[in-house]
Amino acid sequence: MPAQRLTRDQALDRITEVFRRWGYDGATLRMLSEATGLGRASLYHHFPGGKEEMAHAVFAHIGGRVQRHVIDPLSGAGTPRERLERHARGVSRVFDGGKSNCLWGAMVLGGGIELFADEIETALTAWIRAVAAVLRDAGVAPREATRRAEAAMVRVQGALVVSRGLASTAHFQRVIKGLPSALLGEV
Amino acid sequence: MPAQRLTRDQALDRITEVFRRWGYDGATLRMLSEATGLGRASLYHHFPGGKEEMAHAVFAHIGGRVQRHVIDPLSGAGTPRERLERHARGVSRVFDGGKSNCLWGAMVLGGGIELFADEIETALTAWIRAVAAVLRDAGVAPREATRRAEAAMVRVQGALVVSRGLASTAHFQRVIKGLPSALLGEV
DNA sequence: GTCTATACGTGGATAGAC
DNA sequence: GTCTATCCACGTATAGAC
Repeated sequence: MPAQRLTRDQALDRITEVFRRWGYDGATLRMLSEATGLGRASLYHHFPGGKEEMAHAVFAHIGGRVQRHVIDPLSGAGTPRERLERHARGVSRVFDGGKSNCLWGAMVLGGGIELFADEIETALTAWIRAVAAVLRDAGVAPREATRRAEAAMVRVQGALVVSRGLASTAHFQRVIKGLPSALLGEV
Repeated sequence: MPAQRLTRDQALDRITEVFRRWGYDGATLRMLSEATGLGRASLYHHFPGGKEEMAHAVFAHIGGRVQRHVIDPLSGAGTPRERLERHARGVSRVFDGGKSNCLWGAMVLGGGIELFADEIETALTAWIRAVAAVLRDAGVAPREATRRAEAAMVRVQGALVVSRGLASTAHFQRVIKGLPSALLGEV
């Protein structure tokens, strides 16, 4: 939609990056304008609700990516372990090997938790549920499956924060590597 | 220093809460003024460098609290397990049972990572080192001790993000409860 | 569908009276 | 040491030409 240069999806990619990097409060229309190559006024043409609408659109946009790379791999063919390994690779990819923040985390701690609490909660819950389902397939009791899936989410989110705080993606990489085993209770 | 009403330490307590809750970008002088009961101009009397200087002061302020509640308990008397349990209680206290954000996390994801990268890295590292030292006392090999201490930090940070995102402190509580055992490798 | 121009509030910051 | 008044840049948002 934005110019001939960028499709709406491409523009949302750029917008997403800005929100991920700067959080809701930190992101400005200037940044969003530069990132997309659209004037500020043009942004309002595509997103009449302004910054808030852009953020909502970004949640939907991200939702698709997460579905493809994180959730779908869990329900394909293969043993639970194989599916979890595909999943782990997808998680790594979604966060660019630990170089990119989590949009949800950025929103949680970077303003916008009030505006987007529902979207964040829904997204986190869907992810956790999908992981727990695979663990049940692997014979893990339901409560324990949910508990482990939540623990995995905790570790992924924490790894992203610590990787940023210590300026090294090593912590993220380590968590990703151990994800399938940890979920399967092999530690 | 601020009025007869608040000591400097009390004022910094309030200022700290604002930065923890809103991050650096999200915190405004208005909020800081209301939180302390000082006019905006008065804030500049105490912190001539403005918002940035306040944030630096908050790092120092928090450093003291962390030392008292998180680090010191690690080096007191008792078995490693007892010390880690005191430590875990201190961690819980510092984050108000999971109700309060981590200042460092808020800065990492809420703007200010550029301005305060060094302070954040130093603080995280000191915490990790102190925990690793106790594990070495418990007979854990140095590398493994550091690895576990880092993993614990990852879990604490992640638990705070997830607790906020899912609007429940349960995840934080669970991590705190399992902290000593996880560090001692009993899982 | 994009632009320039602009409005208006807020954010950070300062001057100077008290 | 605190206040009122004020400054200026930037933030979000809109009007209207092209």
